[in-house]
Amino acid sequence: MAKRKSLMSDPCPVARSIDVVGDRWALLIIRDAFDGMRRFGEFQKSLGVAKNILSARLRDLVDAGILDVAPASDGSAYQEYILTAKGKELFTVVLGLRQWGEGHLFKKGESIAPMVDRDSGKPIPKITLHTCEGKLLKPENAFVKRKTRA
Amino acid sequence: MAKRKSLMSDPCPVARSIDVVGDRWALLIIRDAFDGMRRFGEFQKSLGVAKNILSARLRDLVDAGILDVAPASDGSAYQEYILTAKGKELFTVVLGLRQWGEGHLFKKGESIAPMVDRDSGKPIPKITLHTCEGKLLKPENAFVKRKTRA
DNA sequence: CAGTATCCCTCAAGATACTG
DNA sequence: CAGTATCTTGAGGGATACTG
Repeated sequence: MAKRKSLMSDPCPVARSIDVVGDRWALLIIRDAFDGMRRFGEFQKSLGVAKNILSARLRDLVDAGILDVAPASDGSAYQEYILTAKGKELFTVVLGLRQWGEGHLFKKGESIAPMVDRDSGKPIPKITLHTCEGKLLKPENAFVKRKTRA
Repeated sequence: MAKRKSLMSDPCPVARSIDVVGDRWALLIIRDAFDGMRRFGEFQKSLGVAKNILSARLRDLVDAGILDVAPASDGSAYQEYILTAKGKELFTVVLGLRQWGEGHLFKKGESIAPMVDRDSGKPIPKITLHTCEGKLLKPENAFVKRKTRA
């Protein structure tokens, strides 16, 4: 009875998102896809994950509408996996994780490959959050406004 | 032989972050902490997770420096779990997941409790990404600049 | 190269009982 | 109320062999 409970019917969007991309591999596959990877072998080599696992995860992501499959652009008979618009909107999440990791999970002196802007070549600055009036938003000043009940 | 491999020595910060908060419960506990929850029972009730699991996850988060334990503010003999500065910096990630879920994982007509600014009461707008020159950043225009090798 | 098919193991997660 | 201790189950993950 240790059936893992689905969070997809949870009222909280964070929970639902985690249900879809909250496992060990999904966001790493997506990261690689942002990096330009499209082929099974590329993902496999990058992630070092077992092929059966990768196969299953790719299928899940396609089912979730995050990746699309397309025939390979070279002549080969295989597939390519491309981010959909829905998938691309996860960029914020991946970048957020990247920046948090950069800030807190590296020792002094460890080198980190920076994410840069293609045009200027300069590093992407840290994400900043704003209110709709344009003021800087601190976590303490945001809250989820739940439905008032009768 | 099916030992789960640690990502903490991975050169990619995204991978390291996922190693720390990339499981089913961590970010949901953190979400609740942002929501003001501090007590074991609050988390347990909110998440509906087994107590032993919650206990283990809380300990992991404390070990990771994301939560601090403090004596309860009421007289009781128990603990409170509070976000550290490091933990608070995950707000971007949680908000990113929230917004992605809001945009893609709800059916038309399903109600979503909005996240609002405490001052104005208005919804928090979607996160926008910028280059260091202040231009809007699209995923296609960002890439990880890996070390050039000799 | 791109997967699928097996086999096996570990651990996350659930249920529940117990302690201070 | 706040946990710890046990037990059980099954999904996730690893290795490898196999197929087109």
